[in-house]
Amino acid sequence: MSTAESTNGLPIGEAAPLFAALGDETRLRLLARLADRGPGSITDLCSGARVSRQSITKHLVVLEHAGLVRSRREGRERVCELAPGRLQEAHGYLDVISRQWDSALERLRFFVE
Amino acid sequence: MSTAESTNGLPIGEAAPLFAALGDETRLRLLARLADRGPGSITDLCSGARVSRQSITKHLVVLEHAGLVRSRREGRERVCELAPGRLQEAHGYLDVISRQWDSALERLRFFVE
DNA sequence: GTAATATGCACCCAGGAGGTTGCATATGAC
DNA sequence: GTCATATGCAACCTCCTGGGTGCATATTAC
Repeated sequence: MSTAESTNGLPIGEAAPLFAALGDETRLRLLARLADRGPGSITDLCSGARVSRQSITKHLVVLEHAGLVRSRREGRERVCELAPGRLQEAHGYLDVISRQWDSALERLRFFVE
Repeated sequence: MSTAESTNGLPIGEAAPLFAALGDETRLRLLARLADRGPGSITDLCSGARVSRQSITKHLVVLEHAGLVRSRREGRERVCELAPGRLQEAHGYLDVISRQWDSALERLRFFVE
């Protein structure tokens, strides 16, 4: 009953860019920092980073575009925070694949017996 | 007690390439197919794909290098199958970040009160 | 032995990603 | 008003990635 094309509300064409956004060390660091210490301005997020502020800004844009982060302007600074809903979707996507794999194994076992 | 640097056994420098491997539509299709219909040869996996066999081969190499797929030679063909352990690790990684986010929210709420 | 099948290998190409720098602009501090 | 701070924008560079082609090689089928 499961096609390889769509999985619980998260089409393959949408899941790929989501994982791609997670597939960069600098961005994972940003997410970990946001998750660990809560919201912060761009300058906050730059402290300790090995790359320039512009680079961080671009990564934040990628994360925001992927729905993993949202930001708002506060005075002269932009405050970013984690948007965990999208993480749950990625989470669920991996679940579906694992489950398909399990049932495929089961079918295989059935054939063998 | 959680640093932003490492999360339960999956260092950030290892998680990034793992997600990067998941961040491509063609590769997600391959994984979905392997999960859904079980192991298959490269030619099997090429049927229905929009890209050349060489392209599929390269994607399989990426997946195998990321630990998501393993393959063995069988006669003149190479049979690939899903290696679900790695999926679980990615799964767990997202879990950790979500959990950190939750506790960060809780700390924040504590400060406000 | 010969032909067909299934891969592997080596290049080539275009486009996008990640980084940097320099300069413009908006806001808060004094 | 003036200055320092926090970003936004744009141009540029380099490298990696995804895709393609042509040809060599190994196996199985006849």
